[in-house]
Amino acid sequence: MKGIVDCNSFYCSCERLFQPHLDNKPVVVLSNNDGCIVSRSDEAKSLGVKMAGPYFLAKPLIEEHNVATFSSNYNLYGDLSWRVMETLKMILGEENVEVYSVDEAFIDLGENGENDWKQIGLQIRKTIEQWTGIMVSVGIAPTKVLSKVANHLAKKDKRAAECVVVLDAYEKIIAALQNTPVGEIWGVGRQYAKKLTDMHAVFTAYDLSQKSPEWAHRNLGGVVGIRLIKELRGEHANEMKDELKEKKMIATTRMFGRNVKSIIEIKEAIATYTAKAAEKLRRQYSAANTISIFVVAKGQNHNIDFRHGESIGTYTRLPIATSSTHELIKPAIELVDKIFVHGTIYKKAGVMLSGLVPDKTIQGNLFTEEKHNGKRLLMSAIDNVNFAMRDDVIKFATSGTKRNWKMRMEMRSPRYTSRWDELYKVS
DNA sequence: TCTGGGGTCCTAGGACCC
DNA sequence: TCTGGGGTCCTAGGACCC
Repeated sequence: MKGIVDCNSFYCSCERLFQPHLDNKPVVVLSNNDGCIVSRSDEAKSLGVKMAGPYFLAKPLIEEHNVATFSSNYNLYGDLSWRVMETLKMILGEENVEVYSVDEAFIDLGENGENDWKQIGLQIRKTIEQWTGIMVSVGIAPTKVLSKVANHLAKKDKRAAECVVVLDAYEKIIAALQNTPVGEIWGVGRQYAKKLTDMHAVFTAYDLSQKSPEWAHRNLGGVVGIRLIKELRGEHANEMKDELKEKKMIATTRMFGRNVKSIIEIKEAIATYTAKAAEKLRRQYSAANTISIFVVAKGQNHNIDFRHGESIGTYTRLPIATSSTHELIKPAIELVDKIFVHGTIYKKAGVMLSGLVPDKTIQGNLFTEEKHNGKRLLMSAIDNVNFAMRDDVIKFATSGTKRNWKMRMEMRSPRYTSRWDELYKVS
């Protein structure tokens, strides 16, 4: 059996942990730049606050009902996420836990049919709550896709289900599939949901499970669709992934806190993001051989299609893969000259590093001088200082010192668990 | 005035090879 | 007068996830 353990309203729960007076009160957490709503407590949901909706549209509703509002505090969420995942690994053994996102993990419960799955689920839930203060929902079923269906049901009816739903019998699975709209299935997004209901009269997960693999291949993205249907029928097609593998791409992208017009500021931003991305790169001991940048101009039809405002990008391939910030910044800011258009108003920019290889096996060429060790020592010294002191104490001059374009973050709570000077105070 | 920031996998099609 | 067949590798883009 497989399971998924999912933290309830994770970011909101993290905030409440240190402000218990907010229990049972509506809470929301905003995305970077205080742009969108990315987490809502149950109370906020029932007030009608929309997920991923723009904050400024929801503001009247939020103010009317006195909803507690927070900017994202990723230091806090990251630390609590780590605690939840460690707890889960201690209960089930590290090899049986696949961390899937900041607030979710798949678990492998083995194939022993004698177990009382519900009890196991309840035990997991209780332990995580006791050890970390975070409430989770658990879905348990024969496959990953079905466990996600179970988890959905657990969340829909929290009290009745005690946040644990087990699908361990044929009838239960069929009933669950019949009660799940096709668009709620893990792996069916907006495009496919529309296509399935409009063109194929497939409305529920059950309808979809009745389709043939050939049909899925034709209409649901090839092999991906075949796997999905197999899993709905209880046949394994998505195995547990071992170990967190190294990332294949590393990106740092941000909206600006205000409109940006000058090439100087775009270059500062690109240099800053490159430094950030390079740091992530070194953390996983990789080096990149391709660097891409993009900028997004303020769109004409901003209201209709804000997300896909025209994005212009370009990339360059480096002669040798590297993880040194200065070797990445230089080509990155040179790329800005290629795409910057004078007089344009920019909203966003980003840097992506790809073609990642292990740091140790960098393919050199005849004409490069090997000064690698010195560079690596320098970079790790900088990383260490920045890690200990935080807030990028050491930065590259091209990153700028004022950074007027930085994102807004006006309602962030203290980083209670990861900064000495922001520790929770008991008076 | 104000709409996030990461990632993954897969496929089609072009370039190129013999 | 006549122009194959079978590969590989790479990239762009589309779908999805949280």
